[in-house]
Amino acid sequence: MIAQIIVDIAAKQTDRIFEYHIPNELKEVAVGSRVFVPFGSRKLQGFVVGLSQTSKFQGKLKDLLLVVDEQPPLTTELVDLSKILANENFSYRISILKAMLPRVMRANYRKILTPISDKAKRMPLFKRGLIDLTKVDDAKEVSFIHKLLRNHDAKIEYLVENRAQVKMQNNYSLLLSKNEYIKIYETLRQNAQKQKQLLIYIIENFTKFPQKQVDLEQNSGVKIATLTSAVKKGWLKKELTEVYRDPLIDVATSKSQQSIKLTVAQDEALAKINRAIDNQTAQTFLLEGVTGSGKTEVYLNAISQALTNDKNALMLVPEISLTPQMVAQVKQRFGQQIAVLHSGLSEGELYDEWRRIRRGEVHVVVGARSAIFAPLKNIGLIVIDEEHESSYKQEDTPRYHARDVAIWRSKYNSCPLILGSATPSLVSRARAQKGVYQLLKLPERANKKSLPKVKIIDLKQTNFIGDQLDLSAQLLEAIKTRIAKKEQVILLLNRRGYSSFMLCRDCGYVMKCPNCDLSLTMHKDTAKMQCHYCGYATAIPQKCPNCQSLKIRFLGTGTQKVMQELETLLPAARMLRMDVDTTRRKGAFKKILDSFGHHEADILLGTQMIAKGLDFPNVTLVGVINADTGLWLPDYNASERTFELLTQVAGRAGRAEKKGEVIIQTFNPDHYAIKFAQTQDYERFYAYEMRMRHAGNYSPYFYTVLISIAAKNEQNVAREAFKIKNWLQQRLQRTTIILGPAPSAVSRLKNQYYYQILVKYKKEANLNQLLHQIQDSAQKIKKYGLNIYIDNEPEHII
DNA sequence: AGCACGCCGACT
DNA sequence: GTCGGCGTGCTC
Repeated sequence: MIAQIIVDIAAKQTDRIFEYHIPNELKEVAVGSRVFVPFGSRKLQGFVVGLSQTSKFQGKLKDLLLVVDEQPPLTTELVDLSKILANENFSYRISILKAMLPRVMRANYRKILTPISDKAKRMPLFKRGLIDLTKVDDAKEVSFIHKLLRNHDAKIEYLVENRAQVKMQNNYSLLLSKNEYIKIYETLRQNAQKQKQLLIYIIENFTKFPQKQVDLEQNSGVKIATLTSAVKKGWLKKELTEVYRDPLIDVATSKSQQSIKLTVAQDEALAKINRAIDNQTAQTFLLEGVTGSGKTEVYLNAISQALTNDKNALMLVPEISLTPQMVAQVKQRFGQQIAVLHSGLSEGELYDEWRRIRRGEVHVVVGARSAIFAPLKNIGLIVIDEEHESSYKQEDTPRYHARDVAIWRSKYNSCPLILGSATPSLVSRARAQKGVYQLLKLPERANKKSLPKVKIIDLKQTNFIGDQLDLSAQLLEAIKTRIAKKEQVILLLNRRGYSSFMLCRDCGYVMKCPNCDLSLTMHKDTAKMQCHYCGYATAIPQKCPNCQSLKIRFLGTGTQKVMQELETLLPAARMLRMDVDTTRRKGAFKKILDSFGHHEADILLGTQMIAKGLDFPNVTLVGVINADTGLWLPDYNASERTFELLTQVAGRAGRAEKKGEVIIQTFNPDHYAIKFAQTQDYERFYAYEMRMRHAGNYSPYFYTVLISIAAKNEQNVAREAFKIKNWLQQRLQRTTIILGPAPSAVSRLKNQYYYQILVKYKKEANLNQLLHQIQDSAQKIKKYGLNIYIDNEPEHII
């Protein structure tokens, strides 16, 4: 038998099947297996994507070296999916396959220098233990090692290592009857105190075995030495058993709550979804409901329905709303049947959750974007909450969109897919309009509360408090009132750091990152100027680096600065700041939210991560410090993003009995995205934005593909970009619009210059193939350091 | 990707 | 001669 392998090298030339002979002892290999194979002089990890009897390969096939896992990690569904995704998203198949698995299942590669001759074996070089050649960088040492290799005094051993570790634990079980233990106890010599203690414990807790070592030690009060001697005497049996690292261990599994009475709209939506679940139809539903309309309740009921039909369910939520609140809700409903996958888990926890899914031990999977690849079988329902979230699109390779993958899996499994949102993406809403998706609406809040009043404050004509143009008198007054009533406030400012740039008032110099075409942000806490893209950091200048003038200003307000201003203006208020800088540490996110939930702070100030999914009943005021931060980005969907963000954050106010209030500060009070956000009127925003998209020939009226060309040398980039444009233009229809090439909005990142071409089309049957040709030929120019990235339906054109 | 192989100029 | 630097082509 022959195995068809995709090998672990992400490169165009190796992005194909390599065949290997399956030796007799590895007969258990199957499609989806992870294997180790010899490749040239190296050893690599690979994945089996097919089995065959014959091969067209002219040479002699090599043998597989090892099948890594007992059970193939990938299902045949996922293997099939990887092929389609690689083609659609212009990525290597191996990149997709690796994206489907937990990180620990990516192999480690090592090159170990081992001595051959006796002379070499005596060398001090080898006395220090294994020599990993990937870690040797001293020039002299390298040249010495080369000499050893040339003279056959040493050789290189290539190693592949499987990092995935199963956690094992000692487990003790009883071997004798209760009476026998009593007999042993009676015959025991008087001074064997600890052994007596253990035996008493065993006799009294006879039914509570087997027990884990830690538990037994704690319960019986004896140490490992006593247990070991008990094993030797044949009283106890010690066994290593596998245990799962459980990330939800702290989350209480209280009795499943009384299910909440559904509203009429919820009931109607659920009935349609349930019918599709029962009939196993691959229908996509768009569940459009204002914030607080109880979409989650519909999801949970639909999942229950799937479970009743002996089917499993997969639910995606944005990373940011995978809050303990939300996870607890699902766990309370479905208990041990669920697995959770998100970036907050340790590698080991993620691996264990993943294995529980693969082994069919769970029926509901909840996770962020990459959970769409969960190896769940027998899927009866897929849910994507907040489907408009741009985080469902992976921005670096492999650039898949979880929504598209979900549609594919829904077809493969013949099951419905629910896309839910208060502010659906234009694409999804338009598809619902055309009848591709079925539109389900939840028009009112489940608790019948009215939506919060939204006040817009025109920053062009207002009085500011303090010496900065950040906080209007109205907003500050509102904050004071709420705090006086012991209510809480959420403030949104979508910019972290202290000041977003440094400007010299004499020469106009703006301090930029030396690697990127971006201004440096001033961070007061670390006392550094930082590049938010590449992480470059340097000291805060005292004078202009260009003209030495002392008249430098730090402009553009970030969360750190507003925090400081608030501390001056409201010295009594307790505040929490939540942005990338304060949530980097594991668990910090949860800690901040818990603290705010327990009313240990009056104000939560944060970037867009506070806009989604948070549910704090005591929050009655939401303030947006500056609604304009994302409005004028050169992205075609800037208005959509702004509308979404404002609507979502407004939904955080007044979720319980107390009435909510929202104050939005803006320099563009007449912009439609802000006006429609004021009335939370998604439908009117949708209608207006669709006209804008139509006029601009943008999605959803046109499909888009972004081709980015990058290299160290700007002339090379520009030349190749124009070549590609001309080549494409000759092969595409006249109705297809090709924009550019133009330097990207951020034309230099990490010392690479970027040019881009945007292709907008309605129907181009050959486009995929043409783009693959461009990618192939880019391989040839790669020696000039040229890189081409193709992004199908980009979320950002910058 | 990263290795072997081959050709070339530069050095103990 | 021998060593290292880089271009080329291949990996089942």
